[in-house]
Amino acid sequence: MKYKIRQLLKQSLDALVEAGEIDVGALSPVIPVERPRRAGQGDYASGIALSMARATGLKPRELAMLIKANLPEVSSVALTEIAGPGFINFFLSEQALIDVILEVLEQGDRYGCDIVESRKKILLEYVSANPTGPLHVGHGRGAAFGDALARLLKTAGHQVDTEYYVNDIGRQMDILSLSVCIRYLQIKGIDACLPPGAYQGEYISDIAANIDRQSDAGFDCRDFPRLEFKGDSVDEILDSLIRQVRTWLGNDPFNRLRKFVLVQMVEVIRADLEKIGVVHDRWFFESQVTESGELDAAINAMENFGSLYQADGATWFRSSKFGDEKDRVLRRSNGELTYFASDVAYHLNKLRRGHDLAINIWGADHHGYIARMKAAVQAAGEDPERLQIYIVQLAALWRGKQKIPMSTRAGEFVSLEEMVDEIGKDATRFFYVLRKPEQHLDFDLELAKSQSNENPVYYVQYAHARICSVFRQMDERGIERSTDRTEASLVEEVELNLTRQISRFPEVIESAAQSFEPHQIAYYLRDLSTDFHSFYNQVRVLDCEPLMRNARLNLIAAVRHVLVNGLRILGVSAPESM
RNA sequence: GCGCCCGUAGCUCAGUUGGAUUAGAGUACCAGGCUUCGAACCUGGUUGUCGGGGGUUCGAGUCCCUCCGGGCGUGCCA
Repeated sequence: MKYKIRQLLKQSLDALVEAGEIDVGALSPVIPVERPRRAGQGDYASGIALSMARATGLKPRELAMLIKANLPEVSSVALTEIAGPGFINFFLSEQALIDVILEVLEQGDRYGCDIVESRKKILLEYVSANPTGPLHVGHGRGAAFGDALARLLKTAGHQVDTEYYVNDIGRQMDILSLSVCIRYLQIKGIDACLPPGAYQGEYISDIAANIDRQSDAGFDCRDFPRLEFKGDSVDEILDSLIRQVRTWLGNDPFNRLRKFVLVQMVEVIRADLEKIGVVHDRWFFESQVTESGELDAAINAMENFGSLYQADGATWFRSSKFGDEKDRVLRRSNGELTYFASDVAYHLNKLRRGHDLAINIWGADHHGYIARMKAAVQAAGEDPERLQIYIVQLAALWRGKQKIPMSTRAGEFVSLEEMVDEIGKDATRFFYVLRKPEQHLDFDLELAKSQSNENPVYYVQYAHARICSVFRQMDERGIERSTDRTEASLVEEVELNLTRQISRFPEVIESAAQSFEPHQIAYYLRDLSTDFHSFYNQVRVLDCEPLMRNARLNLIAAVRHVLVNGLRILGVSAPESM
């Protein structure tokens, strides 16, 4: 409908150009059409006359009158008017509103879907937390946002593949394995203790306990030597301990242990995500790019483009040439590659899989990486515009007035699993997605728990359950609903408001998908529910004369479709009763 | 110090990409509404120097500058 209004305006403008009333050069490239904020200002409004007034040399209201006079007449528009400084307001006819309901009923689950003009192939990477512990509530935000965005973009008509990138090699994995190893020794009755800086969470012991039962990673530790804490710093002690364990076990057994720990950890994370309904299409491991030679190839590519240089025994990437604030190390002076190096290879891999766009959702603690990553893909010969990186702000955790530190190593975090168990999947997801991603989130656990009953999600779900209940009553009373009778029976203001709200849905999806803002859907669903509850309290659906009853049944059937379609985008269920 | 994000009602947050003499929701508080389709709901009422100050123009919560306050980042860490 919005598109249709725009067409009408375009036709009018073309006619004016034809008649020599306005100059071609004065035409605005886009014709603004929006939903007015206030009632009484029509269903749609355009400020085109205001934005073109200067270029035409006419006063806004005069231009608006010219445009209005040249608008083609169509049955769906009952009235146009000029208001305020020069807005052109459009009032839809009642029949046009009734048609919206029939359109929703006809399209059902597809209403609001496939509305983009150009369909894109998108690769969306999100969460990608290091596999060193269960997900905490901070990760949950990225998960809920990323998943909702994926569903939103798919709904809008894009093709979306989702991916989780796992850093499965490197020092953190060694420290993790060491931690598990020490817990394993303790289980076996060997005297050993965790050094500072090791992972201390309970899940470490759980994994250690699984070693004998589920793997070939176990080992005979009767003669295991006493581990010595050698070194002056936390890091030196850790490195020394890792060497001791690796030496005593041998390389292969140590790698088996590491592999086992990784698999277990990934499984923990996968289960955490599944608990809130998040399932990635693909898990991509860092080791894939190192083993396939892509890492070397990526470095060679950057070398060939002349973007690398040697200094202080290390290999540097001249990222400052590409807009980064300083150069970055790819290979350290001790010969080891940095994580950044394999990240580059991974992103090149993504960009070469045939997607139009690769989107990353990163936590705010990574925002300093954006410039260097885009610089790197450019230095390797790819278009940096095809890599879009979005930042989701971190969640700060509070318990009442007290801030909770979130450290994975210390094991003090509040796990995502714990929260979902406490307040449920639907409330968790709605809570997260009710905030725009760049907004800081102060997450009060006490409040979240107490809110589980006043969370806005129940307001929306309740609307759905109520509608389902009416249809159950309808069946019990043996009433039939027909979509054939299209007589205009909806005259009450609450009915028309509700219908207008339904008609907005495709526009909301378009807008939300265009700006990557799933929260728009959440707010829309709340508004729709408000209009529904208001309607429901004011008129009777079943207890009224048959023609009107049928029209109202069709109306709420349409509302139900929209609620289901919208909640589906957010990954929230639409219960028939609650 | 520098870079990015944020500052809107007591609290938690929207604000249609610069629009409509009156800036909106929820929550909290007050007063009402179920013998009838689900009261997890509805109907009223109260709440603001949009952090402060300047600027841009027909028009600013929205854009620019500056200051104040909060968060994050700023490693040959991951």
